[in-house]
Amino acid sequence: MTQISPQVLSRVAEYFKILSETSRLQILCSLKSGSKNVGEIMEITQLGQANVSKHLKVLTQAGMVARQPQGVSVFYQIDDPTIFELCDLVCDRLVEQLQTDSEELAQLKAFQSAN
Amino acid sequence: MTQISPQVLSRVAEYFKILSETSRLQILCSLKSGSKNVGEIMEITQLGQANVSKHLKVLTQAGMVARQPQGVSVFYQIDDPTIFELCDLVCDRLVEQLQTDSEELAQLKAFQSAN
DNA sequence: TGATTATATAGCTATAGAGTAATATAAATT
DNA sequence: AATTTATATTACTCTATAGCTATATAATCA
Repeated sequence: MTQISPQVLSRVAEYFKILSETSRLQILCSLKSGSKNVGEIMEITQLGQANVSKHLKVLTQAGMVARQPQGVSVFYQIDDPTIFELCDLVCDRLVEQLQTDSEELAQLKAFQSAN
Repeated sequence: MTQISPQVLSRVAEYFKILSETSRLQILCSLKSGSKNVGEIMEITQLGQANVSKHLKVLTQAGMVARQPQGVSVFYQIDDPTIFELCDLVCDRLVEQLQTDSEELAQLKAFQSAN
């Protein structure tokens, strides 16, 4: 296999970076059940207006959500099905790690009781 | 579906954050073909020694790579098979986006020639 | 047109973390 | 023990960005 250039890797890194903020994941999750306007997103996520707006811009520019103005308000919806596949994989991994941790904990507790 | 708490989402965000740096992706890619010591990783990635060491610590603490001292040197290897699945999914998505972009470009060029 | 409502943007502060040089640690060798 | 080699850590600078307040824009309605 040939070496992958840092330029290409930085594209991948950029994509991950967008998903690396809790607030943005909150926004994406709030849109999982369907299109919402900014006010609705604010209410669900409890984030400030300017903050939500900024995050939505980032998500839109990354092609993760789509923007549709509708009268005075603007609706956003998921436009990248990959996102939740990625989250699912990560969750599986985190579950796996926590299971390993809890087994270690059980062993430690057994050791503790043995004395 | 019940709302996912920010605490849980921040775990997922943390995981993505680790993959959101080009240098760390370079290091992970350098280990794809098998276990390597720090010097080898430095040579492949062209990153500074302290920098590589710091990133390896982050990757180890996240359970993405495993550390095995061997004499004077320390070997590292991939310890999280999820990583490359995630990268593959992201790459697929990026390819998709670039294809869409290039189609738009073609249309723009056609429009340009038409005048 | 003027007022109202919804969203976006600008300017700011505070924080996190990437990279680097210098130093510390730890194993191996003489 | 002293030296060498490989890795880790510390202390620092610099940059990026999350969140906030205030302001701007844009659509609707009186």
